[in-house]
Amino acid sequence: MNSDEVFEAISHPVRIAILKELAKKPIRFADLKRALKIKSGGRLDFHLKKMEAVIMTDSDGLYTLNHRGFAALRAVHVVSNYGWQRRSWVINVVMLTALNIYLLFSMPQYYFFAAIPTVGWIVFYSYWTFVKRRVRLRNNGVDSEELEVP
Amino acid sequence: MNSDEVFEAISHPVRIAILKELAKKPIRFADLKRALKIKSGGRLDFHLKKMEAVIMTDSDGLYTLNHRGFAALRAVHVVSNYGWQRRSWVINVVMLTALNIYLLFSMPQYYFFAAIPTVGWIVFYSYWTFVKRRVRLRNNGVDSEELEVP
DNA sequence: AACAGAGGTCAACATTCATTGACCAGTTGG
DNA sequence: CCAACTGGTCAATGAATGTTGACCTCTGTT
Repeated sequence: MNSDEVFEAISHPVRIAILKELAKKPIRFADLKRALKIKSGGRLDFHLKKMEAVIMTDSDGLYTLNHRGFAALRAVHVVSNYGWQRRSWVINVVMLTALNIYLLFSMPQYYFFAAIPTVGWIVFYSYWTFVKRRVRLRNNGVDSEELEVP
Repeated sequence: MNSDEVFEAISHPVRIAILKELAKKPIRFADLKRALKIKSGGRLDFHLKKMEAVIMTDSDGLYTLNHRGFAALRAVHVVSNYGWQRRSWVINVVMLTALNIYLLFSMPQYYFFAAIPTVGWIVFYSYWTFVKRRVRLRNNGVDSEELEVP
């Protein structure tokens, strides 16, 4: 997919608002204008023209997103929910640890089955973090929250 | 996460290139300049300044991405691979159909186990497509490839 | 007929963006 | 010491972007 025209659609606050509005349901020009509290018709027209690559008009003449529009929306979503991806990674680690401890103490003879994914995960993650991304452990105390998840 | 400053980082080809370069490894100003074949130092400076929210300098003074930077990179990735997400949806449908047919003919007594996820999936998808997104089946012949996947 | 929307278009202008090229302090090698 | 390089900063300029407000046609209502 040609990315430039998709990013065009998400590189202005008004256009992101339009994207979110169109994602709810197909909508008319004047209703969109009201929903976004835009006074000038020309202004809405300007932004809709910039978004030509990501919107279309349906059989009733209503504005709606095309597949590039949904890609753009997904990109917005990915960015604004990035914090949750980090949290889910933490949950992953906690669950894996819990599984290890539980198996180790309740049925050590089957611990084997937990060890394989655990070791694999640690090896993969270490590779990703320290080799591929070259994250350093000492970080001068600055930006210590930046140690990041794949 | 405040999305505006992240989208700022992906709304220009040079900045996307910088993002991809920094994702490989931390890098110095002059090396980045060479890697992107940028002649003017001022030009690189301008774009790096625009990306202040998504980059940081590590303990060796090298430029590297912070967590917003990785979110931005993920957004780029999501957009350029959106076509594959659609394809994987098609693969999903094909596999589900194959599973249904296989179970129905080889061991009909267990078909039950395939029917539950299949029906659930169809109901959910229909709801998503026709109710939430209000996709119309007849589409005036225009944009017929736009019938889209969640 | 007159008015109120809907659904825009367009010119003009202010602001921001992108690029160039000059400049400069600090470091390294010969 | 001189040259070349690193790692930038800054002013000037032209191109692109964003906004306003006037204007237009068409449809429905009173």
